[in-house]
Amino acid sequence: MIVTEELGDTKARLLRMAERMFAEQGYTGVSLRQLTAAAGVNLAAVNYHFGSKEGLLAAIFENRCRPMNDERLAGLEACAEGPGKAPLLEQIIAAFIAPALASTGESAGGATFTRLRAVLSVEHNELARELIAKHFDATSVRFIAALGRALPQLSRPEVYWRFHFLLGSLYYTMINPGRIEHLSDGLCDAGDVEAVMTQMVPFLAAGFRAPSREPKPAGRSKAWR
Amino acid sequence: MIVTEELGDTKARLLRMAERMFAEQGYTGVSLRQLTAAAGVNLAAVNYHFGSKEGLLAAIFENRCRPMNDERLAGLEACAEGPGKAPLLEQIIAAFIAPALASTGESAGGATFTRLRAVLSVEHNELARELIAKHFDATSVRFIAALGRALPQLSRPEVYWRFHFLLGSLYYTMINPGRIEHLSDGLCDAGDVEAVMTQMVPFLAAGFRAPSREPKPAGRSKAWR
DNA sequence: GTCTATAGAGCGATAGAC
DNA sequence: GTCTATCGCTCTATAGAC
Repeated sequence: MIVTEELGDTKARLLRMAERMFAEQGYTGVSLRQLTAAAGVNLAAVNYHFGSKEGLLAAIFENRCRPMNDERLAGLEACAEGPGKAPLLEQIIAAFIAPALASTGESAGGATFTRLRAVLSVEHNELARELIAKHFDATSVRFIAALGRALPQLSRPEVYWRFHFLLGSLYYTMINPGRIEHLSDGLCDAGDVEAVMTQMVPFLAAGFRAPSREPKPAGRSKAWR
Repeated sequence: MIVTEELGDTKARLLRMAERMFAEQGYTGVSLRQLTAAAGVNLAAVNYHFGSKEGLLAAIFENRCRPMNDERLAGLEACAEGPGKAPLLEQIIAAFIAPALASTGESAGGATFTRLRAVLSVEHNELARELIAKHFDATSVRFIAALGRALPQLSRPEVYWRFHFLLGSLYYTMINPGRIEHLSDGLCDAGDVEAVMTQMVPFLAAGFRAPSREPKPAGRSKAWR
């Protein structure tokens, strides 16, 4: 068997290890010395292959974003009402969060990459902010539009706010899985993807369906793109 | 007028400026050189007054936690059903998040301190994890118990999970107020405390009221403490 | 491509003058 | 209590041997 893309070479080892360590300890929290030691490569390899520490971060995004966006959008396309299917809103929410939680299957490593984005969203890092806007704005806009069409009684700000709360629930689960385990005395495990989906989708769907406090005047609302 | 507690002395200036800068840029993201320069005090003052950078962080928690916990628990005590009042669940949620969002009034600075805790929950920082557990476990347990009593149809894990999603929505709003402003093209402002409360409380209350997927067998559930 | 060695800067902490 | 000066350490990035 011929391995066309060697997984064990220096560049791939650095990408994999950097994603994992940055996700767990933050971008500034991991030094190139720690990273290269853990990956078993020389300290100078990062600068040789990626130009700089920031170049390494950008390369992680270049590799990860397209698969995750493709899977999310494919899931969105597949949403349809039908007998025996979950309600449309639940399908849209699941299409957005399932690839972000995946640890096995087609988008394995989605959970690690989501944790990385969550951690970066906290760090005062201009590059990270730019990378997230560049790679995720378009997909988020499409999901927000789909949510707005599924819930036509909501005003625009209400749809944005509820999507924002969805992001918060998702990101906090990835960032701080230890807190719920500690508070629940081990009863809840944020690392259990199936449990997270089972708990999160109905909660968020019910939140999205909360009555609008700001009913839109009939015929005056613009259509969602 | 006699000012009994001088607000402009070195120690108070450091506490105030450190809380603000740590909340915005993280604990590891702010050096003592940046901090002391911004506060207009000498570099050696942190070690003189607080022993170390970690001592400064602990002092911030010692000052802030009691007022915030007191206000949250007072709000919880005041929760009661009655004509013309919001439903009990909405009151409990509001009692928990209002002090955490406050920027004026009795618990002014609550928003900054909440952002600090949110940022610390991301950083790989053992001291921060200990401080949060030490100062917040008891209050969180009491709110979780109140939520469990208000929603007796939910299983224990469901209550923990929904409280966890509440924390996520709250923390993400404090950590990344820029993302919703960017996505909504300025329509939503996460710095507007009243708007955040108006949007967050009904969303979370509806989420908490989502049907249980795991109905508790009658007579077998233990009472919430 | 991979290595060693190091430059150049910033870090927390502290000794010691005043 | 406040200051300057500095120690010992770690960081990213790079020059140059192999």
